[in-house]
Amino acid sequence: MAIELRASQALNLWHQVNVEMVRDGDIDLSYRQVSILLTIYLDMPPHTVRGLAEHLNVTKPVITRALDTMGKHGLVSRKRDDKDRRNVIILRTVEGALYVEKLGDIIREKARLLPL
Amino acid sequence: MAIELRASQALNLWHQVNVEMVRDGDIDLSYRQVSILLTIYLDMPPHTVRGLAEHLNVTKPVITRALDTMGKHGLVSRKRDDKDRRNVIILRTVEGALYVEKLGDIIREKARLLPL
DNA sequence: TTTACTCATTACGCTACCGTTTCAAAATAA
DNA sequence: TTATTTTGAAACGGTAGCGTAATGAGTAAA
Repeated sequence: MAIELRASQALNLWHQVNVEMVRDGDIDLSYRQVSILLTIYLDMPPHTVRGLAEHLNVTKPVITRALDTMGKHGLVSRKRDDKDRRNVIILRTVEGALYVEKLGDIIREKARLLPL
Repeated sequence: MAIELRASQALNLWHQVNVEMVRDGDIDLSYRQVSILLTIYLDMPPHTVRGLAEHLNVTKPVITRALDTMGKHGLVSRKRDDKDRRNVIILRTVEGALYVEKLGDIIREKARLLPL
């Protein structure tokens, strides 16, 4: 059976995860950056700048900048595509995987503690 | 019974709502701003700058700036406290309530469509 | 081989946010 | 009254994001 949330549950879940990320956030990512990060970690590779830009309906410089920032934090890395050296392949990292896993844990925990 | 999400469900939910907010987001709010907005709309009033700053573990100028930005978009408004005119009471608006309601709808919809 | 196209990135000017410090107004204490 | 505390906002310099436009490298087409 599908997961049915009441409006108050949905908003409380969103709220509490947001607050947790703000309160304890060592890294301060934006919605755009998190969207890009999760696309990289949840969707099938390979990922390119162009592909991510299209998927999120943003321009390519937005992707480049987000990859710069997240790369600085070790959450993703980049590598030229050897088949077509115009392309850049975005790669997952151990650190990024841990970050995503931790985010998942927070969401699950907050969902578990939601009032009925 | 509590709402139990698998890790993949939690992350997919978060991802899809994020992407939806990025793709169709007329207004581009940060995690901090959304946290503040939802605190205002979900927690019991009255809300003050000081109270919000403590709740989110940020400094007061962060709150002031976020209220400026969200106020410009009509999502919140401010009013001096007549009982203690040092305080500013943050007020909800119709537009803000609609925004929050729409966010709740997106979350519920994405949760409903989650694979089992 | 020259031309056109497609990548990602950089450059540019601008806006928004950051943390810290300073401030003015208001309330409270002495 | 005067001094102290508390409140929210403004000032400051710095960083990072934005959209648009240009750039350079690589590929494909003529």
